[in-house]
Amino acid sequence: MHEMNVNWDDLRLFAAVARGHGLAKASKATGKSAPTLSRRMLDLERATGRELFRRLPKGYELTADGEALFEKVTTLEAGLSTIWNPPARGKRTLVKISAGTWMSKYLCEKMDAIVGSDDSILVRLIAAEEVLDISRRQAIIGIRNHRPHQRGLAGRRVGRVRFAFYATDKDVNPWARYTGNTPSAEWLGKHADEREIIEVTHPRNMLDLALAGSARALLPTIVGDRQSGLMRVSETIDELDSDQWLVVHDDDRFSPAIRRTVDRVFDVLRDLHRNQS
Amino acid sequence: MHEMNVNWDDLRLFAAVARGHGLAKASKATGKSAPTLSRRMLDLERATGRELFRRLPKGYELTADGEALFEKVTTLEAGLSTIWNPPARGKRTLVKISAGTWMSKYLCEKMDAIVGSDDSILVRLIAAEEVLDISRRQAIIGIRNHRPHQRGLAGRRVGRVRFAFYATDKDVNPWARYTGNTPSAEWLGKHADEREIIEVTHPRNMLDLALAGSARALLPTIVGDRQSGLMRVSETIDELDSDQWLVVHDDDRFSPAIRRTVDRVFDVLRDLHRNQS
DNA sequence: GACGTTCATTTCATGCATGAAATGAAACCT
DNA sequence: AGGTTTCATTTCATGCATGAAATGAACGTC
Repeated sequence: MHEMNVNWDDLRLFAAVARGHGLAKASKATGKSAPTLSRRMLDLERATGRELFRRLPKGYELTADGEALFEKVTTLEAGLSTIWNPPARGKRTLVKISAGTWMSKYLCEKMDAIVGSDDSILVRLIAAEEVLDISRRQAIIGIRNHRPHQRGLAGRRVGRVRFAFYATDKDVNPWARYTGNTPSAEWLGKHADEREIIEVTHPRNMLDLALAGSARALLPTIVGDRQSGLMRVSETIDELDSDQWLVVHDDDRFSPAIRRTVDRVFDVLRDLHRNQS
Repeated sequence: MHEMNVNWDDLRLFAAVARGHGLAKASKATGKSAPTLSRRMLDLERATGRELFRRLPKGYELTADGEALFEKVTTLEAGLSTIWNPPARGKRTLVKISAGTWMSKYLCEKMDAIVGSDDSILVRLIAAEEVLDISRRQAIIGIRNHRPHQRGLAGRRVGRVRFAFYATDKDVNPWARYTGNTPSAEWLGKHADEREIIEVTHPRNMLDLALAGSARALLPTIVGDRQSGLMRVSETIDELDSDQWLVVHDDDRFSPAIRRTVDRVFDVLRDLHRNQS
């Protein structure tokens, strides 16, 4: 798919057509005429190179490709509906910390050490696999897997992150497969072959499956080695090795509250790596 | 925000303008002329009723509203990039199970009872707070908080879900606040007042904070009462009471593999409610 | 201060996307 | 079989969105 060529508004109309099982209902819902919708759906199919609908006498029926797209688009719609719900702010300095699933979990465990009795900050922990843009202030503090290159950003290297499989026992064979966009998820997709797998859409559910003894989970060693109940059941996977960096915006280093928080976050992350050779 | 009036393609262009800090770079990136982008951004501001940019001599700078929108749009972008990565399917019947965070966690714990030695199915566990559309095949099996009304769907009531606060101790006072769209998240937003809070963008991180003794978490009682290390520290909140239903599409009941899986999922959910009065 | 560069906004000509109207297909009813 | 209804697609006229060109503003250099 060539994302640059896709008119996103065609996606909005696509959802309406899919939902209405044809052009007639979608025309009412969107205020666009049936001919326009017909053409826009053809445009979208052309741009994506996929057949999204079967045209039937009584209306439109989604193809498998169409269904896959519909799933994503409705997720996008749901995301859009939360745009204008900014949480209450109060007088504290909002410190947005962005980290992936595993670091978010760890930071929650150490939140007392980060916040403690500091009532000048309000922590918002943004757990996401996608990298948030610190220069655009999506996050104040970011935990990244590589050195920051962007001007205006400052980084402190925390340590190295390795991945291995973990399970309750060596004999557990199914793989818990996270179907996201991370390097480890892609590695899983490439190496799963005909292996028995259970798919999950959130990384945490891999750990849930591993702890339940149902599957092996591919985890960072700094996570898996600390998890009681699990053992390493593979060598580390070299191609997944990466660094861990704490990244902040240069401008934010002048705020005492943020500087304090950065130092505390760095300390708790260093502790995590200290117990790894 | 009037979602029906917003041209989604303006959102795509908005992200390019924000990323390029102005029209010039965005023009190169999108292939649209600077005048067009200028007008489209004005259109978007009109449609949303928000000022998204400050126009400066050297370019565009995001306002706070603009930043909030940018955060969401880049998330949408990331979601779009995964559209055409369908996971490998093999020969098994793909059984997509959709559940919220807490039920997903529980289902992972009981995955052996659901999958067992059944090698005719491939389970994909879709953990999402948004309700997926079974009639459009986003999910095969859904766990919902109300009876299904849509034609073609069949529901089995599992039990009742109540919410209460949980913590390691009665004296833990900060609230872990999930900033999503669920009824319980909205309740938290309405009642937080000037209370000390730590914000998280994923429900699981509320539990992480509670277990770490850093905050109180608002959890379903079927989750909190089973969690070692936590105790109830409030009465149940009546306005958050809801039902739990297992929902499937009528057509899918003819598939033996799916029927088996439905029965197993129902059984493990019943077990969960059996230990609640 | 004059000039050049880079940016955004406005004006103007025109191609393109749109909807009204016409057409075609399928299903249903009598 | 003929007529009606409901759907999608095609044709045609035209309004609107677009980009080229012009204009304005700010900044930097000499």
